[in-house]
Amino acid sequence: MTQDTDTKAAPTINDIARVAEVSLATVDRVLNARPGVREKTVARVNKAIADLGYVRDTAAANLARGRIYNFVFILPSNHNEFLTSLESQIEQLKQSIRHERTRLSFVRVAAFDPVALANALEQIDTARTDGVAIFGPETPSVRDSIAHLRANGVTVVSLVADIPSSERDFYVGIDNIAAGRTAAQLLGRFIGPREGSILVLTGSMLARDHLERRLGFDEVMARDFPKLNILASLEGRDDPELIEKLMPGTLADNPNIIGIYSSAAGNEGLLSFFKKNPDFQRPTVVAHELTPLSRDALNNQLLDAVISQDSGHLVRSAVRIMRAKADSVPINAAQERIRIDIYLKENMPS
Amino acid sequence: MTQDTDTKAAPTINDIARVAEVSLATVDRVLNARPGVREKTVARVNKAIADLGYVRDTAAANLARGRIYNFVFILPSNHNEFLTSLESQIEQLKQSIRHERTRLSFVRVAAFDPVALANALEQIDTARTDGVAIFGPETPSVRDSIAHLRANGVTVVSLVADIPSSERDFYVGIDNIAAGRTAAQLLGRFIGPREGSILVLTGSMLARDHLERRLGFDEVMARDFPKLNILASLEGRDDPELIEKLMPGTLADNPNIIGIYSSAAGNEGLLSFFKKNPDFQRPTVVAHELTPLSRDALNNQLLDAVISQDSGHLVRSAVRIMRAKADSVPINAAQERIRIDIYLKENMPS
DNA sequence: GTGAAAGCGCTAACAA
DNA sequence: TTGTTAGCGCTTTCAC
Repeated sequence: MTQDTDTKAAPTINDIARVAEVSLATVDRVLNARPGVREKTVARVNKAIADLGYVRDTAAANLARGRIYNFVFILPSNHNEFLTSLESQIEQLKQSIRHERTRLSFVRVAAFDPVALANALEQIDTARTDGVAIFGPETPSVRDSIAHLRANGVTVVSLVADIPSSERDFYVGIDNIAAGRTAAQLLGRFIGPREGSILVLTGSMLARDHLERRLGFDEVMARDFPKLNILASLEGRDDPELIEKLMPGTLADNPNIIGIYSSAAGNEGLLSFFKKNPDFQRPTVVAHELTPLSRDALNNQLLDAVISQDSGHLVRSAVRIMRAKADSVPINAAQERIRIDIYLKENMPS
Repeated sequence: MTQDTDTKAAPTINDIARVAEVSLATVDRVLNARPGVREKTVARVNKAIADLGYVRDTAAANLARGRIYNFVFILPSNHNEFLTSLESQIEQLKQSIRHERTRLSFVRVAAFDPVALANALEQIDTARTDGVAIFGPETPSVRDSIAHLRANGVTVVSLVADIPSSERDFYVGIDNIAAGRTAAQLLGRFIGPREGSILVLTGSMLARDHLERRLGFDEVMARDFPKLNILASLEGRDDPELIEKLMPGTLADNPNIIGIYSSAAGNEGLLSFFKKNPDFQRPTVVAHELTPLSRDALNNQLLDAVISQDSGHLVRSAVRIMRAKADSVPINAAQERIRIDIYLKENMPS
């Protein structure tokens, strides 16, 4: 029975003030690293803090500050189910954290368009904004805009696709190389000993997430399934109609396709091709993102597996991180790590 | 650019008091459903609340209350990696939420022993405890103890294994039937067209989670892989040595085992059998719970896939739920749904 | 450089 | 049945 009776109240700034023999205001100054305190006094206060094992009550601090956090999400403006889902998660969270002094908003920016993104970032009112979560491509001008934001005290997190060369504070999303590797392993094992070609559907090689998935995919295919012939990526720009249009030609050119990796937001086009060609002997297919459409396809055996990232987790995580940065409190990395989810028909959440 | 300028401060009880023309104390009474307020006044206050769209600031409320939450976890006392990991997550969270006025503790109770569990539940000081999270078997006496706890205002959540016939407030854990189904699908597809027998390793059929996994497993095997012959469960009581001891005999009796489902905490025994018999032509194996041992096995191709539940998520979820119940605020079901994680070597978190 | 005092949104005595 | 007031832990003028 290890049930402790840990009932002693935690020390407050009053205790610190008393022990350090200073006023509350001075303790506060030290705590918030504000200027105008003698070295000696700072040291005395810090000693008291350490001795008493003080940890500040963030809730009380925020209450006193009356501070309101303003965070903005920047998302691509094209429409697909994954974005819809992200958007709805933001909308949901926005409501439920109103009373936690946190305001959320989002801006849509033309997809795969670095200039538009950089412009949008320039528009941000740095005085009124505490954090920005960006889902978009990485280019020099985008990096400059990010640097500008950060220089003005705005926290920047990259979302879904990393922008590693920039100075973002954090990346919230899956490891896309690993996701590609996972897709390859799954597809390879499901296909088994058969030989043939593999078609890879992607959005744009300009998008870092798409690129990375392809990298990981090729790596594992080469290593573990050398008998499979991986075709060049079919770039669908996440446009359902384009993909649907390209499919017949691609299949005609490559009669021996036994597997498909739908690595970006191209499920809609692919699935509608399947549905319109019911006689077509469908290859094994692994797709990305669990959405109403892909769930349905999983249920109807149009898809064999789906690799996904939890959009709710993504936005909660981004917000938690932006808030942690704003409060300068540590981040629980384990909690913020976005999992590479694998879904079969059997383990789909209901 | 949908970036709203939603800067107007949220209404407080002061606003309500003013609009309803009552004092703060009365608003507080209504808000907390305390007695001693005239029907008419209650109605007036509630109208003001609705009109202003008031939402209470929980942080401020808790600060004023000076309330400290006491939650206790009850875990089986046997030792395996999953329990170790759960324990360490509790330990971790315990530290990080000290300053959120929440105290965590845990009690270990003999595994698979309903009497010991019921006793432990009886020991709980209901006056000092706000919530209990139970990982244990479901029996009549356990149900009675739970009813007693709840009658005394203690929130009860079942953890990992549900106790559905009881009146627990919430179940925090995966859908174990679905987990079994998932294992079957994965194993079946990885095995491919070959025929043979499948060995199922379990802990105890008394444990609801183990039972449910087997149910789901059998269901999908019968439906999708009728050519595979599923053997009766080998009950290892989650005892590594027992399992290791039973393996040789079982394999001798069933020479055609081409797949193994390690459905409970028996990985240690199974893996050590593999390691001690390197010549043994290992069948395809799907196991449960991502731990140091199973990660290692995945990396070394001793395991083909691992089905898991995130222990950090499990304990954070349990705590969030107990707190939500204590504050009578709603629960975000999506956030609390524990995923059935599938891990291959490729998507293991680093 | 430092301190006193008011106040953030809410609760809990204690009065009336 | 209702109101007044002090105070939770912290921040922030403003004065010394």
